[in-house]
Amino acid sequence: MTGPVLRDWQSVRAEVLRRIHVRDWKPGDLIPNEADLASEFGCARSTVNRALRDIAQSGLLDRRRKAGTRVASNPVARATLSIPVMREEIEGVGRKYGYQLLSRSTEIPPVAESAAMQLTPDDALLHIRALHLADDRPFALENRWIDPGVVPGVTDAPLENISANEWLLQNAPYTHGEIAFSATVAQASDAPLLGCDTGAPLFVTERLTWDGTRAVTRVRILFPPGYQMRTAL
Amino acid sequence: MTGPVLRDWQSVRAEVLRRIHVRDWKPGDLIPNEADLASEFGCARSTVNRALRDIAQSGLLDRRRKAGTRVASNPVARATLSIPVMREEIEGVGRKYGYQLLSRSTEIPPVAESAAMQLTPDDALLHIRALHLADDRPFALENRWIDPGVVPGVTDAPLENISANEWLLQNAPYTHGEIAFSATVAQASDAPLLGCDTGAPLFVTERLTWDGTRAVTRVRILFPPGYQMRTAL
DNA sequence: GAGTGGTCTAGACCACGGG
DNA sequence: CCGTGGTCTAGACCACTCG
Repeated sequence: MTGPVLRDWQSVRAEVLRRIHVRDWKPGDLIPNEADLASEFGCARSTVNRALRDIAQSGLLDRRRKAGTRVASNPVARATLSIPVMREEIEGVGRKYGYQLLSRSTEIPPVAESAAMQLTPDDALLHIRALHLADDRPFALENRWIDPGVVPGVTDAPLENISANEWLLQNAPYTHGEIAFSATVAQASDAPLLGCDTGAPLFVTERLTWDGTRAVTRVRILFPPGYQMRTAL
Repeated sequence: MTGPVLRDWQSVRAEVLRRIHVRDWKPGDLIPNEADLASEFGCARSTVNRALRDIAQSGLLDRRRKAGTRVASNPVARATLSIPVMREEIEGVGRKYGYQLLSRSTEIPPVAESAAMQLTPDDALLHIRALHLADDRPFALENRWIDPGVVPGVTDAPLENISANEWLLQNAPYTHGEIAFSATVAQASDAPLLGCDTGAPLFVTERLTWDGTRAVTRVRILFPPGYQMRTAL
């Protein structure tokens, strides 16, 4: 039962996914090796390799040298979140972006911040609070700490006009970071800015960005009730 | 100024990332084409291609035929979330997993559910409520609707012992899905189950899974205060 | 039209890790 | 040990799209 020749890696991927989907190959099953699939499909092994690597990256296949390729028994769902600059996120859905710098000062941060950024508790950081608006309504409240020792020009940056995120992206290199999502309640100090009641549930993102071993910036962003972060699965 | 020969695609990727990082190539800049980089690095073009494709996938490069490869000016951060089965998420951090089926019945769902799943409002669905425990303490409260027409055997599934998620993964094929994250407050009916106060902020995930054009299941999971979903950036 | 990335191929060597 | 996936190579053709 030789099927049609599959010439490109996306066709191979589709066929493999189809076989998994119709349970030709069930969760936990060992599937044929690359060489066998290549000869069955009538293509080069590297084409099969590309297809299987792609599927494995999505979590549906487990691949190990010598052990072969298996259909994942408990496929770990992987969702890729795109986290654009706030301005693009808002303009991308056809709304008008607004930005408002609330405060900007150099302060000793709370210990929670300096600890997370692995700084000594008496290091002063640039502290920025800003509000992002969509169609003139509050969209997100940003609370950011920046290490001016890591980002030299930041004390002179025109943060009244451009959001710190955008300025940093174009002026401060970084190597990696962490992001966390959670829920909290609106404090009395934040609720009016977000246009909600004290105690309302807020979606929170917290980001910590590093340049090598040095923390660049830590930011906590609050979103008003009703905000959803969505993605395909 | 010929550097050392770079033999594998990961070295090439590292070198390209380094040049971007030190601003040899700045945001918006056009970088040399694959053939030139290949000869500079002393490797095959396909090796350079692999490296640049990988970087582009992370959002740091924009590639277009004929236009060439540019350093992204506003790199969209991409975070890949791994969403394992609840049991593995809990056991993965060394805690004891517990599962408790709260209720299971066939009902007409609220219109919000049937609409999201694109069903007629009078279709009956299997409704499941369950509690996931970590070290005997509430970890997540699951509220799920399943279309038994799409998942035939589900009415007889042993959902007292195995979570619906795990059973579905191994028995119900799906092609794609959507996931959303948000925040809400604990209702009086849910708070005791989650071990928190009414009105406490809860992290929420909502998933909708499809098999082709038919909705398989829709699930809403509430996490108690303090829960964070984390990932590398 | 022509330059650039996207991909395929056939063959080769190698690293890992199961048995 | 030795089978399997991981990768590299040189060459080729093609698709897209900018100018």
